[in-house]
Amino acid sequence: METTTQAPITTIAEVGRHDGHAVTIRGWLYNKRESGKLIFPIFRDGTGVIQGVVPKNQVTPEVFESLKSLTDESSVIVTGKIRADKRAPGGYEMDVIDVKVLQRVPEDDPFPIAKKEHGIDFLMENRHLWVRTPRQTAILRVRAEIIRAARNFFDERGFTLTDPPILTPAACEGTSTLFEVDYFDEQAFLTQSGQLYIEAMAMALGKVYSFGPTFRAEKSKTRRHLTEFWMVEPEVAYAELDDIMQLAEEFISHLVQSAVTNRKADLETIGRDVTKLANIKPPFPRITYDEAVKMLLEGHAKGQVEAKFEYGGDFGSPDETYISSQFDKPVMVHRYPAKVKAFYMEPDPQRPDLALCVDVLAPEGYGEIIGGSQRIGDYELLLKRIREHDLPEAAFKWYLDLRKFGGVPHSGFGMGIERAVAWVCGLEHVRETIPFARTLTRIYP
RNA sequence: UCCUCAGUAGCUCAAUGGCAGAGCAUUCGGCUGUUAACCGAAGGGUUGUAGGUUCGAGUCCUACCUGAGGAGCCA
Repeated sequence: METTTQAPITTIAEVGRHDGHAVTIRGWLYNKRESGKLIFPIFRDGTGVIQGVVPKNQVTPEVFESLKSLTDESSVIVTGKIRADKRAPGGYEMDVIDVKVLQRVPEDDPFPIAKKEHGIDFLMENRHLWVRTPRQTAILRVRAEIIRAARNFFDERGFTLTDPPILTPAACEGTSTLFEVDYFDEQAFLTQSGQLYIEAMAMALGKVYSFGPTFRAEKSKTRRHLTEFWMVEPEVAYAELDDIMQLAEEFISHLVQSAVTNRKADLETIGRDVTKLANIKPPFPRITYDEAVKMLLEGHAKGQVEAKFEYGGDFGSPDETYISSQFDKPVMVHRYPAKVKAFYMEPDPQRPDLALCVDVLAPEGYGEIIGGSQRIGDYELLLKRIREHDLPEAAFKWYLDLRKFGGVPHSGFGMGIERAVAWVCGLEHVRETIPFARTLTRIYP
């Protein structure tokens, strides 16, 4: 037992530094295989998994018996000698010396997540336990890496992080459905975008970005929608459309390459074809709305697009999938008809019926991951648009002020973290990219 | 809101209108290199709910509930 107290505490990710020496790992029993007088317990600790080796004639009877009857996901503090072994998945095994069981999962109420397949409803109902599995922890580490890379990207380029409010008095865009909350007997809403507020911040600090949760009470039931999701939104004073298009392609490339470089093992655990991601570098293809419509009509003629696209409308989900399938990088579609886009977008001086906006469509059918635009700089035009859209003028007084006190051209975009992570990981659904997904039919656990 | 599909053991799924089953998980037994281990055995069921058709319904019909996928809308 003296070796137990002397062995240094480490993590499974770092056992390679202790090859040939005893260490202590604090974690859980992931799985176990028995072969008579030989037990192979597999431990996990959040940094990885390691297989233990427990021959009956090389440990005390107490250690052998406690591991022989141990149930999955029981918490354990285990001490053993680390040994490189080609037969082990992580390259190392642990010859177990001692084990202390902190809490033993009872047999009559075993850990519900089995090693075999489950239906999605069962998994979501048990999301608090599902997150312990190797694939889910890998996805959550990729999410963390993408968030880290996003913040680094802007921090290193002189952007200031500014946090817009989550409780807002009115709709930012007026279109989507908002979650309403009672605010001391006044009506308030959960924000659907921090954009209008960070425009004010850009006028104060020049280059800013926000990163935070946003909420949409849309009745969307698709693989791309959550009611609560996280957005990164940069906003740049004096930037025009071309400037933020360049920013967007550099930004996305940075996120993807950071994930490929720093979370390669996790992407392999998830089963992602990393070679498709290695190619994601600037420049991205850029096409106008008009060119995209032409592609859709040609696709329809070839029988590859079901519905014939009517010029002037916004793209539907199948349309976006078809357009993006024509490229192996994200494609930037710019200059949509102004009438299908938000009220605050600057008209194209060459063709005022078009908005100076851009949607970035991810490859492989992941849809729009970025939406951005140049914002209207002129007070009178913005006021006209607010009236055309029947928006409450009083609620936008502060927003109009930004054009009254030193208005400048400025641009920005928003990127949904979950869609970006789903694309980078190659997932079927965004619900796996966030610890506890909020969807139309689920707010538990 | 609309369209399509599904609901049977803790989980994943079978079952021609005719005795409700298998694999995994759990328990017991066996096995000194297992890789979602394997071999043998046991326990485990108000077939989503309510009606209806029928000699007989998990199966057919109606309504409802729950979930999934999609549309619209969006990131």
